[in-house]
Amino acid sequence: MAVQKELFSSRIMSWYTSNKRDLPWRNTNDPFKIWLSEIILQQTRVDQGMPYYYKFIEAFPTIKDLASAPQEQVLKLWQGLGYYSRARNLHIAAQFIATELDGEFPITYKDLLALKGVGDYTASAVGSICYNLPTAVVDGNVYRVLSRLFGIATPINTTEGIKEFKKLAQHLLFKKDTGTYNQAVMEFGARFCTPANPDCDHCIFNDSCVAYKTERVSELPVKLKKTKVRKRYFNYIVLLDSELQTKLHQRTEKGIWQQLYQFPLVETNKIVTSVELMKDDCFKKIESEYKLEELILFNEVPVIHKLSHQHLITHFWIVSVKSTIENGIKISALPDYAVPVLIENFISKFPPFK
DNA sequence: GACGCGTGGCA
DNA sequence: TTGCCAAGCGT
Repeated sequence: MAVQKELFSSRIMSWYTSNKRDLPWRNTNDPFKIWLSEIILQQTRVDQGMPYYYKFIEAFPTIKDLASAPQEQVLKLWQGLGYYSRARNLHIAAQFIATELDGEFPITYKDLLALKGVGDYTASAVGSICYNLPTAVVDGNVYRVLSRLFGIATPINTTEGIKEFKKLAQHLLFKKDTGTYNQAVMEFGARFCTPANPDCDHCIFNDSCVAYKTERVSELPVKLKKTKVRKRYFNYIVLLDSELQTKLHQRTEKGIWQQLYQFPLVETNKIVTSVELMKDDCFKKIESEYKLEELILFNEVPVIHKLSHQHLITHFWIVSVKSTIENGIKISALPDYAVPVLIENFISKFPPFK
């Protein structure tokens, strides 16, 4: 092995002591807050998640507060952060803890893992940070640090890779203080052993890093590429009546933005003209519910909203409604609804909604 | 085991 | 402009 276990842990712990950021969830022992921070930080940068952490602990100082909140409020607070299943599962888990566990936060790896939205990484992180459980974390940072230090080219997104890196991480774990150690490795990966242009010449491991010595730093870790992007064509029908009401629908189907709100949607298989749009069955269904005036295309140039796996080529169509919209919502109430960024951006640009 | 799930920053 | 990446998880 390139680096002795004790050498690795002592150097990484020392580096962390001098270089760790002062983050709010590092100044608490409250398992609820540690857990919350870990959920927020899944696939999310610290800078992006920080304001959400503050919003949540202010709105929900305790698990009980979160558990008793309506889902709508939780999703509204989560709006803009993405991966909304995290918010739904966080809420479900809080309710589970409050009711089934009598408010007692789980203290074993197995019980942590049983919470919705908590997988191997999060159970290991919370368990180590809160209870010094002997569970090593393996996140994107750990993959990068270990693959480079030990020159491991096994693809990290394969069953074999996951198993191999978990085993190595578990072997290296510094048992005296697993929480600090886990955070140290992640912090080192996030702040020093970066994906691009790491400062290897000044690295504490440049005497022993296999990737550095063999000039393979930029090639590691290895990740198999996958998933092509699907194109979809969205036509949002923005209704507006004389009483300053509009209409929102909640997305209840599987897929993106579950439980979030949007304007009535007509999805097509290509960019359509107003004539083509009016021929669409889905549009006709909306049309039959209201007395519509003419369709006005808000954006000639489509908004291309890019998600990880989809490009949403989007047009917004403005329609005045002669009658009063049934179960419509006041424009002034729009801010109460959790909406995707795509919708929020439109609302902020459409004069009557600003 | 592969795939779907958001948003934003960076080279 | 494009692709990759970010403290992953559920199905």
